[in-house]
Amino acid sequence: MHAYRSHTCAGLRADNVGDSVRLSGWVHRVRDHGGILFIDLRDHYGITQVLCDPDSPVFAEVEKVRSEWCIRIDGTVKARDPELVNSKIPTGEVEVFVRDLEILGDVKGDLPLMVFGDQEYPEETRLKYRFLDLRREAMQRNMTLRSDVVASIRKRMWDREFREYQTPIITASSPEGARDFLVPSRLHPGKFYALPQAPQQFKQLLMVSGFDKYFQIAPCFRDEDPRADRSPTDFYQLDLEMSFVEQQDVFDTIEPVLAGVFEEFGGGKKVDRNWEQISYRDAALWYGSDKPDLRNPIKMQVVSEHFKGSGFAIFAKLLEQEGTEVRAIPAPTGGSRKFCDRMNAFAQKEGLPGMGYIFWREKTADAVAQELGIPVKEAQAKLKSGEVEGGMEAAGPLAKNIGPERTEAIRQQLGLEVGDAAFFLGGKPKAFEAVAGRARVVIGDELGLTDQDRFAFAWIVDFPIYEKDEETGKIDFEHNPFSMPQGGMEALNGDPLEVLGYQYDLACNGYELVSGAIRNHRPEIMFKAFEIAGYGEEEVRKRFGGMVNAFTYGAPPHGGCAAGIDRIVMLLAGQDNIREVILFPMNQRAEDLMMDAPSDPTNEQLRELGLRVLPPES
RNA sequence: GCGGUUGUAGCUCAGCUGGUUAGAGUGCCGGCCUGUCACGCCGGAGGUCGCGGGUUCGAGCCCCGUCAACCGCGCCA
Repeated sequence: MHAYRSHTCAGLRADNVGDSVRLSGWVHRVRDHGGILFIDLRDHYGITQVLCDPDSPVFAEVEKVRSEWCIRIDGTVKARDPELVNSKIPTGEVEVFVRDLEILGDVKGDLPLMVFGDQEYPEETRLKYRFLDLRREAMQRNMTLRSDVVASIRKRMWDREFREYQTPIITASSPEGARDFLVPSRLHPGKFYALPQAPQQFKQLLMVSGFDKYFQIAPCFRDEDPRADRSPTDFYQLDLEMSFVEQQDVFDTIEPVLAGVFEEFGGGKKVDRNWEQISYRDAALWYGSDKPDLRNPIKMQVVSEHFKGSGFAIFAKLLEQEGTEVRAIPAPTGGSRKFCDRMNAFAQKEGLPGMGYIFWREKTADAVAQELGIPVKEAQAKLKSGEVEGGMEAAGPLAKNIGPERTEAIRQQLGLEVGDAAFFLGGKPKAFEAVAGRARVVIGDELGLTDQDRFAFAWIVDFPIYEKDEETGKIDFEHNPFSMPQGGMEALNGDPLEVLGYQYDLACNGYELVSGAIRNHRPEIMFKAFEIAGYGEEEVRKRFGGMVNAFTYGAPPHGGCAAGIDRIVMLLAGQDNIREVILFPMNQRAEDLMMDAPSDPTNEQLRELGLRVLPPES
């Protein structure tokens, strides 16, 4: 017999009854009844109930085992009486009577977290004892899902005639993007390698080398502060690049891959097909975000006209300034003062002075009384008898200030009815767009407008190549300096802020899942593009020398994109924190609490590398 | 770097308006229990209330500072 097991803990069924079997696994749960004791034995595959009583030669030893000990047992498979079958587990028709026990690994001291049950634990504990946390069912599920997703992606890419090529992990610093992780060179004291933020330049070089269709499940390293949906230090992308393609070709390639994966692993949730293309400008206006959640049907609109010269002085005055707008967030079914006040408080919490609102309701007796100059009681009677028509009434301080005509015009523009509301934000769009976007999300969630049962995709296209720093007035790349400007060299001779790029993101349920571009493969256009951002030819050659040089030797037009593997799995696993789908993630301060990284180097290591550590600045 | 939330037993949490010896569940240890599957019952151990200072007759609770975790902002070609 095998040293550790004849079956897994999910392997036994009724037709094994009478077999002598050997199982290995972890003690999930012990139920000790004195004269008889039960152990749920768990491995990666499942759980089997094993039992022991004084007839067993090892009863005394079995009584000593505790949760999470790793044990091996030998025993006989017994059928359970019909009323004792546990229908919750696939092995529930049988149990194993223990005749021999071997302790493979016991537990010293107290368990910092329990594998059994669904108790939540602080992340600090979970990360420090990740090996225990990973034993838990939800984590086992997340990680195997991740593995399955990656396998499926690979197969789908191969089926589309892409091949996977490995690119270097130790490479040169590429200073234009996020902060690099630097790696000191021993052979070249004082010089540094860097970990790649993405295989960007390598994959473009592969296109110059004629490989035509490249992909890689590639680790990417960026020294940036983390977020719930952003892993610090390292993360994985499905990186792909293809030659002789236009933007639409890239879309047509990746869409079936991702849609297929979401259909395969999305647990039956609806998956959008024929993904909409929304310009960056429209996305900002409609959704206040370049990664909109389209499960939420709310679309914002410009309503400046209705406030120009109106009785609402704050907006009327504001609109006299250059570059200002008033935008409305329609909130169907949000028509109650309670809800509107709550959203106003939300805006204040987000740092705005507040968020004006109007909501529409059935006309009240109070309003009728005031309108006709009659007592409220009389108005109630007239409403009840139908002598006065009830109809709709606009409520909220804003409505009073701008008057009934303007209020009605707004209602019609937004297509709202009784029971609905609208919120208003004014100023320079850049200043309030992001908050408006977050308010849109909260409104959609609170009013139950956001369809939770769907993966909603859209391409965000036509990103501007440049942006102007509001304070310094300096023009810099807004997105990706390797992108081809729409209109080529000609476009770069005009107003840089008007130049759009062939660059695109894919948004899904409010996350940026993919980012990519048709690349700028023409050195002369590249130099011009960098010149506008203030980088001379020499500097570009210095920073991207390998790639620029390659582009002077017959570079093909090419483009591609990269999809965030961690985020894809996070969405498929129904998680909202990326660390739930990463085996050994760093914490919020980029520390590995389990491995104790980062750590102090030894003096010898520093000497070899020619480095000296400075005391921290105080 | 900034803002918010949190910090009480191994773990998850409660702790009122500042007032006696800081509690519960779970885990752990001991005892009882032959059909449980969140087994049950009895008993026990386990606490620098994150840390430091202050106010007060009296601080887990109020004030100041500080540390840590998470969420967000900045940042993220």
